[in-house]
Amino acid sequence: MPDQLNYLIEFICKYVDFTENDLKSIDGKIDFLNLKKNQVFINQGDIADRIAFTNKGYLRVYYFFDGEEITRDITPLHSFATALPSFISKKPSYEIISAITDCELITISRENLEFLYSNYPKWERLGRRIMEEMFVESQRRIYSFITETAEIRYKKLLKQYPEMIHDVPLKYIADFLGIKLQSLSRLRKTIDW
Amino acid sequence: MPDQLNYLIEFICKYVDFTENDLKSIDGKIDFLNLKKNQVFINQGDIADRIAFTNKGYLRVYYFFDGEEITRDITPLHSFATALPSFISKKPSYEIISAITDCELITISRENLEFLYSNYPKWERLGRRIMEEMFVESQRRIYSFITETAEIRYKKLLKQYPEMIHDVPLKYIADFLGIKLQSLSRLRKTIDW
DNA sequence: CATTTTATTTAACAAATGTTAAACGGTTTT
DNA sequence: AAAACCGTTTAACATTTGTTAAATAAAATG
Repeated sequence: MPDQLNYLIEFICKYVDFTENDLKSIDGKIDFLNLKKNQVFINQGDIADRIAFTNKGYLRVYYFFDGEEITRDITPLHSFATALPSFISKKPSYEIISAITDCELITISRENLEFLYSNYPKWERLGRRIMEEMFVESQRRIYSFITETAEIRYKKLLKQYPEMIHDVPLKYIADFLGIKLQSLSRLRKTIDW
Repeated sequence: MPDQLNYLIEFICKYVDFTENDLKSIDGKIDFLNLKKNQVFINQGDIADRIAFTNKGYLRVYYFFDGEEITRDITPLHSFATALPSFISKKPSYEIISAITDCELITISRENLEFLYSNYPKWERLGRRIMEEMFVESQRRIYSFITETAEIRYKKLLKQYPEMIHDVPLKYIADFLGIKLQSLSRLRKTIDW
């Protein structure tokens, strides 16, 4: 397997045991896509037909609310992203996905993914396991909205993704935390570590 | 198929086309469990080994924070629930699941579910599809925490689940919305419909 | 390197939500 | 029927976060 796939393979094998042979099934099914900072991967109105694995860089998921863009998600390094509501329903996406930093993506089309799902039980299992994990993580975030202050959410984010702060503008982080940029700035000032 | 399974079958078929024959695979794999109000389905410290489908009644998912219980989730009628982090990891659950009202549950053990997953591709596919949908719903809720006021969240909840208000104490609904009971009460007073 | 744009901070005031404590109206219990 | 309990409301005050507007800092551009 080519070096470019190392992170992806590592990610996959966390969920399902793929042998060298199992992995061959993706030959010819994936594509590489580089995005410059701020370039769009999935636009509003597009029907999302690709899933991306971030081999390098950060993507964000955002949408327009009251005329301004709100970032709902920032992808961690080496993880999957797509506009899932659109990808699943094949309807136009209200979410936009774009590159926060220069990105190297490994992408797979819906068509090819469905082929893998239908022809290799291990792929379908992988899909389920990844979705389970994403759901649990999503619930954890809801938990934090319910019980934690913005300050604690911010501290935990820094602890979990310490490198993120270097590459991601505070505006996006504020949105992710569910507060305004100015509130985040105020909050940062009062933290003594 | 027995009448008791109608809601479950309807739910399943929203995601994957199961024929009468496909459905036979659950013969002997599921159990029925009735819970009285406030009875516990999965306790803190248990290793969750069952998933429940709520044939009747409401469950809630909660945990202890600062010595008091916080309700993170209220299951809609006719949906699945388990303490997923524990179910997936086989580690003791910090989440507790109990009955808000008298409940009729259809349950399946992890063992039997894994059997279905491994032996019937349609079941694995169903698992993936349900997880996808639950993830999307979870993201929708995060969206609402980020962009909407508590009042709007409350109004939308009432609109989406109008019957829920009759059976579910406001304390749980307040937790679900991410606000205190007193704040919900204040907010209810000011709404003019 | 000067200019423009973008990111971040600051501040004063407003609005939303939390905190604490008490009251109220039903049910259930004794 | 009195007492105890549960769910909900009310109120006064505290804290957090939002809003608006401007200043400053940093980065990108010509």
